[in-house]
Amino acid sequence: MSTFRSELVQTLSARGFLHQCTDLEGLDAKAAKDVVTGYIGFDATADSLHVGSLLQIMMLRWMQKTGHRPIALMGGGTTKIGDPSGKEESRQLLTDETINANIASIQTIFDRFLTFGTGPKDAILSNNADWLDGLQYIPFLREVGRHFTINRMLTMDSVKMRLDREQPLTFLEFNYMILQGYDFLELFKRTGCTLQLGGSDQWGNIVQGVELARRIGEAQVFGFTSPLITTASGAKMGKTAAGAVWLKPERLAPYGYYQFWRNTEDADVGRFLKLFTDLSLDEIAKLEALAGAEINDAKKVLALEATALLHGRAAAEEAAETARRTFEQGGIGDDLPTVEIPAAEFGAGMPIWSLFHRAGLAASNGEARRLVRGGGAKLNDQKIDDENASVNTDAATDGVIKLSAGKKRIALVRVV
RNA sequence: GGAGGGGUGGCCGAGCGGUCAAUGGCAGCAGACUGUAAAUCUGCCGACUUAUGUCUACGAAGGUUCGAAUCCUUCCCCCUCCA
Repeated sequence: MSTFRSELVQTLSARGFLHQCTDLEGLDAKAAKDVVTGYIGFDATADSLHVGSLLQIMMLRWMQKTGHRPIALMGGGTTKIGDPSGKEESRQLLTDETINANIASIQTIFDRFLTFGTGPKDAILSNNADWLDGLQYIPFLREVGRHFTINRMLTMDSVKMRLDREQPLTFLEFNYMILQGYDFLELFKRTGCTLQLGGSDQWGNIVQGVELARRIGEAQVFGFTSPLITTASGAKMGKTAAGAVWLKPERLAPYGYYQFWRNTEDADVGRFLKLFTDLSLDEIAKLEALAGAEINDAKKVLALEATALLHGRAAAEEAAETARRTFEQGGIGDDLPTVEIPAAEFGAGMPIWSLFHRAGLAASNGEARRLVRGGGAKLNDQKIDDENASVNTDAATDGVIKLSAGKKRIALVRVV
């Protein structure tokens, strides 16, 4: 492994964040002597980010930890246009209020990973609506558009790929890279930002931004991308049984988040420890050396540390304790997902499938029935054989009924 | 504007008058084996208190027919070529 002079580049490289850089040596030299301001753009289409963005957040975190200044750029302006690369079905346009609410909500996630403020090394939350909203077409074209040649843009991978495959590429999408490039220029002017980071899929956009900032800003600026993270089996990261792995506790409780990491594939543990925890590389090396079933210990560390970063140490330990009691002792943890159902609703007996549906373990009554039929449903650790069975409040111990769908999805029903 | 091709379940993609809730693949869920892993094998995979039942669904609206995802008409959208 090559060594670098700056702690920033050394850290990012050693931990596996480096995929491509426009000028690695230049960046290394600069980071070794100056405080570098760098940014990453985030979408504001939802009120939470999910683990897909976590890698980017961690890069910002390491920037700050190595003495530099990170900027989280919210795409408040670009979100208004909507990413055109998806499917047709005219996506509903988000209102300003929604976008601003989303940004405010997402900010609480950044707060866990970054220290914001006004000091020279404090992180900054920025919003490209601040400059994109007021853009005027003609002046923009004259100032910025003249620096983009179609010839050059046509060579960008993202464009070329579409053209080669004879897939449509709208003018709107074509402009996206210009707007994104413009963000870099604005941030450079406003904050002296000289580095843009992002996922490898952003390479083309980042390069355009770098060139634009170099030309108009006449500055030495850098682009840096992280590899696309897939699991060892090749799947995109971030999906679980319950859907996307969100970073807001309202969307995914700490316990669920912990379980997501706990279930990491063997082959991914070391890589994920480096990318998603603060543990030193020495410690990680020790954990990585564990083989066979012992690697589960490494997974517990990964889950605990990753959860502690996002949800706090206390919540992480509670989640770990719940997992321990639930899986290692076959008991019940306090942190398991819980649904409250009034005793009156049980009456003479509530159908078992209805209970599974309401507990969130099945998306429909039919799915719950299938679950029972397939032998995956358990009531208080007893396998359910009859899909038409019904349950009354007698099933509760201390007012709690334990439901399991498969080995890993467990929920509690609290009779109130 | 002209000519041609197309819009099918989360995605890809068959079907082209009945046997179609719709082949197949991917993704997902469950079972077995295990270590809350992977790989493998097996089952499930529109909704409804499950029913040789009803409803919803093959871009939208009408129509033909005993019967339509499949045929006709109009409209919307996408692609290719020409202008």
